[in-house]
Amino acid sequence: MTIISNNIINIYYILLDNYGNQNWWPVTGGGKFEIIVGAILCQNVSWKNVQTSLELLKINNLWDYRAIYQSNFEHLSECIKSSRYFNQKVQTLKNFMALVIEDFNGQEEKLFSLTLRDLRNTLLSINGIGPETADDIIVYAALKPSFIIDQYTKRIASRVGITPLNNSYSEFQTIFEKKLPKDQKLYGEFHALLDKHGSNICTKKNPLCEKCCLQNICKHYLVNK
DNA sequence: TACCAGGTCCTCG
DNA sequence: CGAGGACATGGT
Repeated sequence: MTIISNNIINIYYILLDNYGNQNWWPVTGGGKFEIIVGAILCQNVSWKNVQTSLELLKINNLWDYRAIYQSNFEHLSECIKSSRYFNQKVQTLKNFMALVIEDFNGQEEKLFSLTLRDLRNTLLSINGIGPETADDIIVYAALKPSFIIDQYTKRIASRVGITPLNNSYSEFQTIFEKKLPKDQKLYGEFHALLDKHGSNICTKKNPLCEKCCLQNICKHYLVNK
């Protein structure tokens, strides 16, 4: 029986070696505002659908906190329709903008200057923002380290043999954070790499194990070989 | 046709 | 708490 390496940092280096830097966010120079809107809209939908929405928001002058805060519900939902669950997401966007405008005087930097724990709790108190969206915003907009767990991360980590798939978000997050230096750039890049690998190679059905760069440390591969 | 893509909330036991 | 349903577009 081969000894399985659960060294999480090794996975990071292998993926980085294989795919190079992903440079996820910011994407089109829309700054932190764009990252926040993108993080909310891309909940359980492909990034392509989100891009359509972002373009429509720009064209319709709904491209800053106050504009969305004051926008008409129907108008806003027409713009973001391609991002699925648009009724819920309109409300989530408005909830977020209301927090920035009403509680932080419209200044995002005031929100982002909270301590990591206070920021995370504040974000989680917004209806429509769960742990993953909160951590997306914390890492890519607030530039603080809070490891992001998504379906790809769970799938890859469980197949490699780190921890069972049905563990909770916080259990996965604790394991990753314990094994990694608290480095925002590392967290952001690692998450993007896991996403790349999860969507291209370590797919839900019929993963392309023959082409996988994690073969040597993956329990799923070694056991089925 | 069916399934999936960078989740979250609500309800119920 | 943890499981299960609702939400409800666009691409293959």
